[in-house]
Amino acid sequence: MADPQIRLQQMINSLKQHDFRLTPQRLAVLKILAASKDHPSVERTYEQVKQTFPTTSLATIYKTIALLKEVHEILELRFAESSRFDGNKPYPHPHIICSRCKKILDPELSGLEKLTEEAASKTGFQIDSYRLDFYGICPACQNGE
Amino acid sequence: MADPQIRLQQMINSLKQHDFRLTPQRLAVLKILAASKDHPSVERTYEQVKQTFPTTSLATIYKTIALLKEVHEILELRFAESSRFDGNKPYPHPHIICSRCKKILDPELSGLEKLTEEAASKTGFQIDSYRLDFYGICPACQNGE
DNA sequence: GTATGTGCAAAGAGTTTGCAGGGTA
DNA sequence: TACCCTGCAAACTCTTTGCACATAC
Repeated sequence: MADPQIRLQQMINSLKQHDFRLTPQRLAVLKILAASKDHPSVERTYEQVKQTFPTTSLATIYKTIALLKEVHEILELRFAESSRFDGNKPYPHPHIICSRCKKILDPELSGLEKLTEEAASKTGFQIDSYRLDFYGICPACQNGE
Repeated sequence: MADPQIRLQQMINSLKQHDFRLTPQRLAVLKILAASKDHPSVERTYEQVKQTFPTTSLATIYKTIALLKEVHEILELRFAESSRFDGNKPYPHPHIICSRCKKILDPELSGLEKLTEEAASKTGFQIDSYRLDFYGICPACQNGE
């Protein structure tokens, strides 16, 4: 996982380079997403920001996240129910999701590049991105925890 | 691709085994999805069914599709905008999507099982499903068609 | 004949947008 | 100070649901 401090600074720089202002609310959102290891949702980010800025609105969270998507500083994972975000690794990478406790991990897979090449050569597509999610039961939930 | 006639019969059998009735509207939906090679959306299925049954409602399409999901006769691919469905191969398999023309193909990939094993052994998860989408530009769109 | 299915309209959930007042640079 | 941002509420899209009438078995 990247250093959250460095990620935060990268996010701030990106916003400044694009002439977006750094408000306290935005900074709060950035801090949460830069340190995200659990892929927070909009709602969860909102709850956390409200602890510091109780008057913050959900719309502001959505707008800040839209900004961060625009400058490619976060990765959005859309699910049926809602989206989850990764501000720590804002580029495509595989995920493994526990169907029971909804935990999301980032497995390090060595065979993915080869698979992408296989897909490209077999279809003739120019591949520039992907989404890979595994679903299953995590070790803790297997043990009935 | 599986024979659409055989797929249609399998779908009909599944509905009957679960004591669901076979109405003309449902049959029309089944026929479209059993022969689907282009992963139709609800809206597109609706438009096609209306050609035969002009009074059909969108709700009926949704309800029929929910039924087919329940008996595992179709695969749902949720996207940001809407869902697309595969009634021909109703089990997890990789997809490759053209970002320009939105075409969706099913590449045959040999390295996927090994990748799944790698993910399972590295995380300790019991993996039972996955979703893999590649995004890129298809050969036709690369040539400016 | 009876339970199930259809079609309409309204409700729901997550997300986006318009606008008036407030704050950043 | 000028423009951008916030917060509220309304709007939007896709999907689901409730209910009266119709229909498959």
